[in-house]
Amino acid sequence: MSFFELIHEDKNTGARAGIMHTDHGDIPTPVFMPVGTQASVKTLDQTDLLTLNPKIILANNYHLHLRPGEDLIAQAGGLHKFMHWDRPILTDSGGFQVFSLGIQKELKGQQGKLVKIGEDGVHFRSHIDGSDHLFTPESAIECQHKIGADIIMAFDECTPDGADLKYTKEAMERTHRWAVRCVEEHKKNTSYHGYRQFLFGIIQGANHEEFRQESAKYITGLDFDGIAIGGESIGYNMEATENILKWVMPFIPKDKPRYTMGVGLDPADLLKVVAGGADMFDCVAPTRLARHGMVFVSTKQDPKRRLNIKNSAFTKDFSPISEDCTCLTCKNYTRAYLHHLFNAQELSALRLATIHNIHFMLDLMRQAREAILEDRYAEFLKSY
RNA sequence: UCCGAGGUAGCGCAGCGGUAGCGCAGUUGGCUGUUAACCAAUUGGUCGUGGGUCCGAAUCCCACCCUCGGAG
Repeated sequence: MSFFELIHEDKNTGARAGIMHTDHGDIPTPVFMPVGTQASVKTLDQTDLLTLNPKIILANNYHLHLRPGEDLIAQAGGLHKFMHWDRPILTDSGGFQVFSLGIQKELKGQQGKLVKIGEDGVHFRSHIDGSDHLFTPESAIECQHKIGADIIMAFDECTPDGADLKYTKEAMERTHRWAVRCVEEHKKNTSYHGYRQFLFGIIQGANHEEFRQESAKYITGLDFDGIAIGGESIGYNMEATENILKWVMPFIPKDKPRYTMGVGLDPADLLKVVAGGADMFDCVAPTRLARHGMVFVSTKQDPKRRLNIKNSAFTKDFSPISEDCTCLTCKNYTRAYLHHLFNAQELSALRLATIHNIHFMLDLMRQAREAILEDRYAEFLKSY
């Protein structure tokens, strides 16, 4: 059986429904992947997760390499056993972290160059203790083998959109050379823990059509199991994201899953990239926003699709966050109670809001998939 | 009753001659392949009361009121 199975393409949009088969279970697409960077979806435990029923979650190679270290996770029998989650997991390679943490440190004006990019790989300093580390395409893959996620990512360089053409091109070409090395390294052992690991390549090229197309051609030409679209604007600047998808999609074979990295700040963003042909996406927003008191609601309830439950307007609002939501939070608690929990800084506030937001995203994708299978995705998109 | 300390934003405090600030709370924003239970902005005050000195007083002087210690 092939890794990815394309089930149906919507007749009026680029949206598609499929299934990814892994040794830890099947993943129906389109799929939203909750983020659990440090082997934990913040505020939830795996019992909560089973109730929410995501088909796959994310973790991060950068964070897990620094703490507790890939060798310890390997010793535990792999990430699934370590964190007691026997469903599919995807790890990001850490390319984005090296980039984003570097940017943050530079903005703070901290001393020294914290990230040094060379042909071989990236030298970076740990945000935890300042120690020196090196990620090469080979070491990033080896780390991910030991950690043992079902889907692992190529080590790439995420260039800022503001970078000049020359640098953007250099970085993209370096990402391409690294992609070849990632594929080579991965071939050495595609089942470190006894089950199959799938490798995804990442298209870069910032907001330049020619670069994006060149990158799409190059990355799809390599032996990757899936194709990701990365970059600073993806998920952040939705207009740019939609354009990039248009440029890139014609070059990606239909029999490979497509992953737009970091999309989901607004639930509606998921629907847009699905229309553009994406199958997978992850975003820290649903969980982070939840911890900050922002809960998702439908367009009918609020034009911005989210409520700040900490606002005084909810002090005496004894209705659930969303009337038609079936999550644990909405079934059992009121806005007023959530408001109170946030106000009183009770930890359960974070968990209950997180449960709601993740449920919201997963349910939205369930509806999207149904709509695709019935060729009414265009209407669904419009009605949202 | 005496002695001491003190009364400044809702609370805790700083300012001690040039017409008021900070923290918290309150209110409102912002969150990209998570260094984020985070970050940012912002509303609140005839400085206990009355008088005096001074060009000018939260700040110096006097009286009174109140609070908290200690003594009796």
